[in-house]
Amino acid sequence: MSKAHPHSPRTLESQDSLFLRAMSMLKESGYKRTMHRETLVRFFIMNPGPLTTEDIQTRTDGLDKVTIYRSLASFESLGLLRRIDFGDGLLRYELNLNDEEHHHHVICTQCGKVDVVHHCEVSAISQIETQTGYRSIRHSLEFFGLCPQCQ
Amino acid sequence: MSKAHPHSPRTLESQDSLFLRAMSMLKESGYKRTMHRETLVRFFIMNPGPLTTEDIQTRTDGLDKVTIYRSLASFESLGLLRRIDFGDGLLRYELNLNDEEHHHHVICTQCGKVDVVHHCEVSAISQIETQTGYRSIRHSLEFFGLCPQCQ
DNA sequence: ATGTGTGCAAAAGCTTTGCAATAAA
DNA sequence: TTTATTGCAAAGCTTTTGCACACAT
Repeated sequence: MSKAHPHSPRTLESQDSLFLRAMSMLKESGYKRTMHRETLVRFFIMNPGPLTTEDIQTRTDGLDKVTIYRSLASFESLGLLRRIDFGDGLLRYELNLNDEEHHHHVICTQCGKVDVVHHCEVSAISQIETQTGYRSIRHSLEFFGLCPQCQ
Repeated sequence: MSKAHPHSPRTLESQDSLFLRAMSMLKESGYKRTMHRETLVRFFIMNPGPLTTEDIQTRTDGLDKVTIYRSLASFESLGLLRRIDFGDGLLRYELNLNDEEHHHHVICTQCGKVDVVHHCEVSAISQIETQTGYRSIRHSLEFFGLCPQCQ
């Protein structure tokens, strides 16, 4: 159901520098460097695109789900990962290092394939259609912030 | 946690016509007209904005949750309601009759207040800030459609 | 009468929490 | 040695399913 789609390949060089950057983020924030965390970071670097805990568990050597959940939550609070919601009740995470530009996704409602959308404009749906080949596109757009009373 | 915010009041006249429209949608699709369904439709008409099953159950006379889930699913498939996802793992529904214009929401990350956003452009965030008073706005934008292979 | 709708109980997911054992600094 | 991390089991939540009974047409 949840198929990770390699958006764009990374060079070995960029893989290394991303990994080093992630490790120093962990260190700076007082997190310990463990084998599992290294595995997870490497996995996200090798697999661009939003990943579920299921994706991760089956495609790494059987890391415990609880460890995955807890690590991803930590990574998210560090800004190393960002959480992505497809509205299907599954948590998904994607690498969020500085050079990963802001983007969104098109999700196939039938096969679950995921592609990247670089536009941040809903009005560009026809462009998305020509560029990605997806059809019958609908979108979900919600904003989150602090209301006047909570500021 | 989930506070329904009356977006804009409805006139009694529009309430009636919405109700009649909803009833005929049910009839045309072969659904039976039951007391519970009337209650639910009325509730959505009286309470604009995305509602959770919890909202509905506590604020109607103790309708069974299962009945609510099943009715809302039917209503959604009819196009009478649309499903809205705030990414918190709760189902939310909102009236989706023709005269309800396309819109999105700003959700307060602290108190859960919900307001309407009429812009469909992410670039208009500064406008949203001035018009709604919300600050530190982030957004979630995902597209759904059929990929080339699934068409 | 016929088939849909409803409620209760139970099951099914996914995610979180508790706690003792383990590993990093 | 001191504190964070991990794994197992169990709990928590929301949503879905099964089934007998009730209701609409």
